[in-house]
Amino acid sequence: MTAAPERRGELLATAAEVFAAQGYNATTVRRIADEAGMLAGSLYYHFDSKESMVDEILSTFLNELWAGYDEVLAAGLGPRETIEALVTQSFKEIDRHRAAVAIYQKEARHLAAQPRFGYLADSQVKFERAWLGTLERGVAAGVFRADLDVRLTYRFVRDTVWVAASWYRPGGQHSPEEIARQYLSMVLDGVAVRS
Amino acid sequence: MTAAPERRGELLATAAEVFAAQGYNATTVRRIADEAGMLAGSLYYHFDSKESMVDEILSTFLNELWAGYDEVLAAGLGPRETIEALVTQSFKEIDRHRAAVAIYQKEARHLAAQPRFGYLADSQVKFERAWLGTLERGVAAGVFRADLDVRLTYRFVRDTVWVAASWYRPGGQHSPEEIARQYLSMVLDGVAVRS
Amino acid sequence: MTAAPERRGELLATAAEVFAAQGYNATTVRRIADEAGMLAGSLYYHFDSKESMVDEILSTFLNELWAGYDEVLAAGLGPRETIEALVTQSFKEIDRHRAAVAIYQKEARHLAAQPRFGYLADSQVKFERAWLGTLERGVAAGVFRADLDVRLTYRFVRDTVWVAASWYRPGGQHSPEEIARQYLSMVLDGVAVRS
Amino acid sequence: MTAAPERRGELLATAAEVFAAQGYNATTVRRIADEAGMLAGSLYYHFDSKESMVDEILSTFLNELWAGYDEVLAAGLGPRETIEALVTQSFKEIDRHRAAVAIYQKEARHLAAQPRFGYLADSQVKFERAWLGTLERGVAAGVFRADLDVRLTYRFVRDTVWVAASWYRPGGQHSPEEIARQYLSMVLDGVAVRS
DNA sequence: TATGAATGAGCGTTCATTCAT
DNA sequence: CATGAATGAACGCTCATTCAT
Repeated sequence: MTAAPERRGELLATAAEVFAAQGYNATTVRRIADEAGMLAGSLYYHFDSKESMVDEILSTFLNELWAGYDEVLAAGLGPRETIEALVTQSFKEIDRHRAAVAIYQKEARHLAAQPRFGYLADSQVKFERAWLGTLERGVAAGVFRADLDVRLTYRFVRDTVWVAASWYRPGGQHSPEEIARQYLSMVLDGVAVRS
Repeated sequence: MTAAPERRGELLATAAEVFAAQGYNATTVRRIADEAGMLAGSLYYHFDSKESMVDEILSTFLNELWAGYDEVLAAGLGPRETIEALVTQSFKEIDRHRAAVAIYQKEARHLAAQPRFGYLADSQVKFERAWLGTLERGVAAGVFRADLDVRLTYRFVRDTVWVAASWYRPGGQHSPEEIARQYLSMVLDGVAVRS
Repeated sequence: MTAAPERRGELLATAAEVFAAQGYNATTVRRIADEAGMLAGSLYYHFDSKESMVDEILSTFLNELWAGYDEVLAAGLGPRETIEALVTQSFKEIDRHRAAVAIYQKEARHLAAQPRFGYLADSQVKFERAWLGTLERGVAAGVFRADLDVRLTYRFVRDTVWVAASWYRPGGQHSPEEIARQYLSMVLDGVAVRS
Repeated sequence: MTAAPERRGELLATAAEVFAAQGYNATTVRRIADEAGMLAGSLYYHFDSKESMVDEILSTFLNELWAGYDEVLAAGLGPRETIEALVTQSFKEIDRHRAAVAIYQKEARHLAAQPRFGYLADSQVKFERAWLGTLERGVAAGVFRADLDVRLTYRFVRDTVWVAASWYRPGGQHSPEEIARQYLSMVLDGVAVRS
């Protein structure tokens, strides 16, 4: 009875790896089945469709991401500390859901066009609100530079973090925390030596 | 009569827009033809295959990119000035070849696996050599921070610039030069106010 | 004014070579045009269609073949001499219309299904009448063996001669007359040494 | 369960009939599927490609053919008896693999150009060695005529037998053995009455 | 006469999906 | 739970043919 959910999870993990490696469109359901040691048709006992697989992969990831984010946002930290906590949290998510993050990066835009994936757009909005809001709070508080276009800054910080999923490999040289530390140092203080 | 090369160019521009918007695999040749006001089969009068279309789009872009980069690299500038010039040049390329850059970002990795696209991998190597080399030169010269993992810095700067292609729209609020200026300011000096 | 018919003939000769070498279906009109040093569309100034090209090739060949055959059949020869003359005449046609004969061998059966190529079936009937009739005349006259199924003999002689087109190359070791002589000797007297 | 191999065999038999009737190139995979009572795409559950269908048809036929031939050649018969046995064996193969033989006749030449069908050329070489060798042995032994070009004789005998596949219908008036007997009689002793 | 560009039908093939077993 | 066999829509591509220039 408890075997079923586990199997589901295994299959989704397998699917996520393949989607991340080859792209959603380029991944055939046969390939996923191969990787899982079954025939293509058999996957349909577990899932309604290929689409419902990505759906479950992405929504599971986003739920966990927001659980972490919401905790950070509710902690009542200052702007700089909030940004630091969000970035650190993000790298932890990349570490734990690398495949899902990679899929999200590559496919979110065109999946979001379908009603079923409306939550992707919702998430994007919440995301912007959280980050942009924090940055604006920081500018107002005088801890972030006021001479920069804040939307540009937002995109800069956002992209800077998430693209890392495209090259990050768990178990690599640096821990997620160490990567977060260095990224934050670069983003906040710059790579140039201060004169 | 120079009509033929022009038509080719128009068709490639059309194809590039669709590839960038939908992804290479998800783009049907019928869709490109629709957009160009012809039938799918007619495209094959101008091009050998769908693949040869991306090929021409990407190689044209890379040729122009490297023409600009090589000029910068040959100018004998200091490390910081070189980085500034490369970033500025990059945003100019994003402005002029937005679609090609977006395609490059999304598809390069898996296209590079085919021999025909070997130049993508070559370009990547040259790219790393130019940027990483400049950063290392800067660290040695004391103008870039020595306390950061230089490979991490390289990825940071590289991604930071090129992901911009995913949201950049020509004719938007900021000129490429202005975006480059602000990006450089963030990357070099950080977004935090100096204490 | 007299240039046109000549050009037509050249083009048909070219087409016949390609048809013979690659098969009618497998031959593209572009390939014929290439071989003729023009573009595919230009052929349609000279011919209505690809089909009309084979049509002209085959009907020209059959007209010439029957001119020769009719002469032989009208000469009032005995059955053995008639067979000898027909075989010799056939090898001369193979020599002069090798490509057309090869096309005829490979394509006649399925082309004959179309009304336009009705003459192929007609020719087949005439052909059978001439050869089978001569053989039967020979059996009755006691010059051909009576212990063989005459239809089998007919097919044997007919095929034996015409398949030669599949390997015959003009200008080879043996002249058509010499080949005819040896073939006749085999067909009439057998390859075994008489005990 | 041996259902799968059987289905494969049925489908190949169907495909062979259509290939033989219309030619390989002119046969559409949809037509084969129609004949088999399924949709075109369904064939690809059983076979990789249209090409792999002919491949399997031809190689199966050639394997069986050579099994029979090799047995004959290993029997240590005299030249005349060898020829008789080979011809008889050939007509049996035509009886059992009529479609495959017809396909072989029409398509072997141009298929052999592809590496995948290299075995066609190999078979041709073996074939020539077997037949030509036997004929030469017979000439040397004084049982076959020495006044004929032996390569011409080879082609004569070879074509004489195999073209029969183009008109032979299993279950017709004559059994394969009877046809073989009469063909041998003609080839060896000629159709003319001995003076 | 020939070209350049296009049409439109059809082809071999792929693939998500279904379903009886 | 999984398989084996099939469906059907769509895809990339080919090719005979047309036609304005």
